[in-house]
Amino acid sequence: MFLGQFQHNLDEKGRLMVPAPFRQMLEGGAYITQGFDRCLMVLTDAYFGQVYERINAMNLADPATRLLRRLILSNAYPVELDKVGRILVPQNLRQFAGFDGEAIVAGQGEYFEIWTPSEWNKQMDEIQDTQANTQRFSTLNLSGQTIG
Amino acid sequence: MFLGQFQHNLDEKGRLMVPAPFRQMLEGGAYITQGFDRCLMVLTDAYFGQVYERINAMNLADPATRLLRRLILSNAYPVELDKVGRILVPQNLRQFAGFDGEAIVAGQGEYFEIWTPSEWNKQMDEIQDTQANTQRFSTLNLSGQTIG
DNA sequence: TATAATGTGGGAAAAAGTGGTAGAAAGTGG
DNA sequence: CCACTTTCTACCACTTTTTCCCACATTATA
Repeated sequence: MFLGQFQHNLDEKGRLMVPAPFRQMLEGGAYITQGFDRCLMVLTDAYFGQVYERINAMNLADPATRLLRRLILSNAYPVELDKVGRILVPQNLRQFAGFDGEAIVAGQGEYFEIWTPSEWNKQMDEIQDTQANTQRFSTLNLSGQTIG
Repeated sequence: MFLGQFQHNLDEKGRLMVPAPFRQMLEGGAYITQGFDRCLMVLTDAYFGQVYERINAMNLADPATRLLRRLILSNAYPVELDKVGRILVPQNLRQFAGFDGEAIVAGQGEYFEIWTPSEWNKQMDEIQDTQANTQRFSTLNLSGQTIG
């Protein structure tokens, strides 16, 4: 499971350190693609396969389906870890997300995301609104009845 | 069950003593994450697993779902007890809660919380206001019917 | 007071992270 | 089609950080 957030440099060759706890999960192969919102998304081979199947099962006659296909599939690239645990982020995707040095790597369970610090901070600002969080958490319904 | 409150030091390496009575419950694995309000939260593996399943069942196409995922998953880290019963609190979370030495560990039943003394005292002050409590708790309905 | 359990700190070894260099591949022009 | 240039990729050596382990101090208990 990909959990936690990490700050790493994306060097001028486009190489990004994968956080040490994430590496083992990428050993069976992985894909990088454009995420929702202004970030990149790295998926394990297995999870990418599931996403792919699901996309393929959707109705091509629906314009939203075609958009989703273009978003995910035509921006996807296979990636591999080098000997010290880095992946090479295609130039394409670097430009899209606007990287210049620093990057935030954020675990999302079945996949992880890569953000520029400024975009990530925007997300965090929204997230740290404790008032709003009370509502957000209530949708999870973490009550004793249903969970404990 | 996690019960009671304890005061411990968070040393400069970010290590926190887990109160002796809590340790056995963490042996099957545990996760630390950002809590409600300005504190940290430590959950057993089993409890975290339930939260995780619930998050995964939600629709990723919904922007609110993605925010919630980022809030919970990218602030969660697996933790393990070292040989003398400490856990390592990630720097991230230390900063969020603003620790510098002292910390209050407070049992909350299925999980426990970690507070800075000043934030904890604020909570305690609110709680000691018996006048206000009369109103606050009146909506909670602690009757034999619903709980016992 | 003695003994066991708990709590604190520091040091050494291992792992993680960084940057640079050389070799290979791809691209370009003659 | 060949030679040259440029870009890309893999490898290697070094620095920094983290993790693990051990020894000592303190508190609680009998």
